[in-house]
Amino acid sequence: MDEHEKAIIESEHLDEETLFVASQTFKALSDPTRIRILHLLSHKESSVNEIAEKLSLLQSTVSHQLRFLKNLRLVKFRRAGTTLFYSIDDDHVITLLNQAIHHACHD
Amino acid sequence: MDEHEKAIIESEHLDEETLFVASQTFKALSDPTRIRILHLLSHKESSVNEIAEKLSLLQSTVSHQLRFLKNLRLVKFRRAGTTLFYSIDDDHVITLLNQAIHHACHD
DNA sequence: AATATATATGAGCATATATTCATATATAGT
DNA sequence: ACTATATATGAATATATGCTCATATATATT
Repeated sequence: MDEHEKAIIESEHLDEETLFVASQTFKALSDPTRIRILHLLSHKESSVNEIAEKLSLLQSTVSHQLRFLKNLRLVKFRRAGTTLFYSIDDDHVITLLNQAIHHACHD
Repeated sequence: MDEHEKAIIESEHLDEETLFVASQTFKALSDPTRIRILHLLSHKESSVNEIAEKLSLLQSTVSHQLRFLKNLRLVKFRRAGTTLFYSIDDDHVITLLNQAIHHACHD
């Protein structure tokens, strides 16, 4: 962490941009469906249909949530024919998720 | 981290309870107003009115959000006459917040 | 080109959320 | 008891969110 970051965290003022990005990150993790998708992808890349089947969700639901996660650059995909394999694109967010899961286990 | 926690994080299945607690934690951090309040309290305990003034929020808004945070046991308060001084009651959540702020600085 | 499969998208709906206003409650001082 | 100050609360409203359905798009196969 450099001096600039320390300054932001330690100063009492959070600028709009930082506030927005941070809240968006947490918003991505605030929905049980998205947590399940991210948790699954943290184990292995999966196609949209695989995710839908494993988590008992509609294909449309999964696709909508993946779009949400992709807009935030939390996931990425590679194409193989007509199939899209999604995977994690932001390990930091998985770290946050695992910490929260860890914390949740202690309640 | 004990074997049980590892098992939960590493297994592909997240139980309902863990899922709910984790998503609630992130929901608390998903709103810019609550982030500002928690960030302020991470520096020093403050009364409801102090928070409202420093963050340019209505007293009612602050009180509602503090109730939300208190229900999740993220903040606590001590009374001094008619004034209630709120402070952080869950350092782990502040850690998550600071990590996200740190991360946000790099985008 | 026609068909099949995988995924994406838009509209509609029900629910959740954040804020505001008005008012209630609680404590302290006179 | 009355007043002032600090905080909490409930109702109302506007907006955001997540899911579902129907349908569109994209790629591959024949």
